[in-house]
Amino acid sequence: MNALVREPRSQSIEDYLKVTYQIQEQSQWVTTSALAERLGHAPSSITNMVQKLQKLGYLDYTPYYGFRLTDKGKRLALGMLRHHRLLELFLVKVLGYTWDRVHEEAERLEHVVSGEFVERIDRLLGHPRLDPHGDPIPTEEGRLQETTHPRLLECFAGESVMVRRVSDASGEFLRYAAELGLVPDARIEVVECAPFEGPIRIRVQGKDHYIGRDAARRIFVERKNAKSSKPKRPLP
Amino acid sequence: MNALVREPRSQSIEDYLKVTYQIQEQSQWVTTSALAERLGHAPSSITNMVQKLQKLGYLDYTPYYGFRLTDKGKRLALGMLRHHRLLELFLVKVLGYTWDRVHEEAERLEHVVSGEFVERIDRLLGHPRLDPHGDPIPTEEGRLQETTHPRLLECFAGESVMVRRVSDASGEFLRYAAELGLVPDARIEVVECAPFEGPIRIRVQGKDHYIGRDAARRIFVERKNAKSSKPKRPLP
DNA sequence: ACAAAAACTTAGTCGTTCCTAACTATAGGT
DNA sequence: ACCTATAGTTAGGAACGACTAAGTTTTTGT
Ligand SMILES: [Mn+2]
Ligand SMILES: [Mn+2]
Ligand SMILES: [Mn+2]
Ligand SMILES: [Mn+2]
Repeated sequence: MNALVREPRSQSIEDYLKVTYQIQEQSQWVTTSALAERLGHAPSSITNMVQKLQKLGYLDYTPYYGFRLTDKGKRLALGMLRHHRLLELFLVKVLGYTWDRVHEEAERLEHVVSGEFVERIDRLLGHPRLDPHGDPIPTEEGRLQETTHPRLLECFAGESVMVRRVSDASGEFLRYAAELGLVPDARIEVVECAPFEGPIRIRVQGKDHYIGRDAARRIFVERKNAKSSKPKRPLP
Repeated sequence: MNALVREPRSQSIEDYLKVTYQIQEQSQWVTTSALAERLGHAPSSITNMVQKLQKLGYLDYTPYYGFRLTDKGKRLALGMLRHHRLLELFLVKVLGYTWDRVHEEAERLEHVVSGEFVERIDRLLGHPRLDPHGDPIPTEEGRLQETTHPRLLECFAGESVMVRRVSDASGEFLRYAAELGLVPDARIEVVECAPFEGPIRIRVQGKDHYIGRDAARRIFVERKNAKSSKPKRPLP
């Protein structure tokens, strides 16, 4: 009996598991269409691959319902996130990339760099905890510092907050955010929030900007010691 | 008529063209079996792919005879060599790899790094001309400084030579060579050559070693008539 | 010169990963 | 409750790049 069946681990499999992990961080069950959307594939392709990944023990799958990673699947997904985020930081800090250009490069590199490569850039970077967008980097053992910062959208007028994370889903948005100085560790004052789903007025480095709600949804912040204790209009 | 047919350029295609280039540097016509040997594939796989590459205009092929790269094929092959060799040097100089471990990593990375990545490491490394094994790095425009150094095997007793290039085909050999100090820019005195295909006695950094003919075939040297000043190279 | 060996090509197949089209199950609205 | 819109699955197929087995061409040895 040959128990040593070769375990395939293609680039496709790695991306499926990585993105599944990212989706299930928010919604308990991952759906076919959610993964199809994020990977840019037809839903039927997802069904096929998910069935294969279940056979390989990477996830638990209930037809017509959804799926979730097993521990084995999570371990692999966290490995990919570690590769991806360390690579992004490496590209910024060592090669001088801007933070809006690193995602595509890391998306390809993450699948081919060896463990040795990753550990070497980890050491070179001084064992960093966050990537250029403020996303936490899993440890080599697969531990991830969970972050649950509120969105800038959820803040009240008068609050003084600090940028902790910026969604890296769109390079265009990252360029816009950088222009406004909305980068991790930047201090923001929420000056006012227009009613009726209106824009938000913020002050960054002494300059005022009006940003839309979509933008404010992509910025995650940490509340500082509030200097105004009078919450005004909450933003739902 | 849509003349803008997408030009496929898979990892496989890139490796076929790169290795074809390396083979045709020495033998005018590249044969199916030579490429099969180097790529570790069955000969029939080579025939298939070569026919495809001819249709794509990357090489000229005469059945049962052999093939050669077209200018288009050469351009692509030189690009891959540039990627590969710059990556190898980068791994040694920036990430601290030893010169016997870089080939496998570069073999995978060469296909996924962007042009921007390559130009950034090129700048970081100061536009180097040689990789860690002494192989020349093609320029961005695809120009390659041809090197035709004689092999150590071809030297006579009494000659004083300088190592210029060490075959990177085997990691094991590279470890052995480094142990003996046989790295680019090392000075060697050929003390004696045993007759009847015997070993060669060399002196490196004051120490004598007997090396076999297979080893001496893998070392390329420059004959030193006088003291010439060449750019220095770091030890891997 | 000719038969055997070696080199090469052709034919047919397989695994991987994607697709479209057709089918099926679940969820909402009335 | 039922009927339909939506989400999900199955079926069938294409492109790619490898393989083995079988056939063809070229080279080699006597
Ligand atoms: Mn990826
Ligand atoms: Mn990121
Ligand atoms: Mn390669
Ligand atoms: Mn090399």
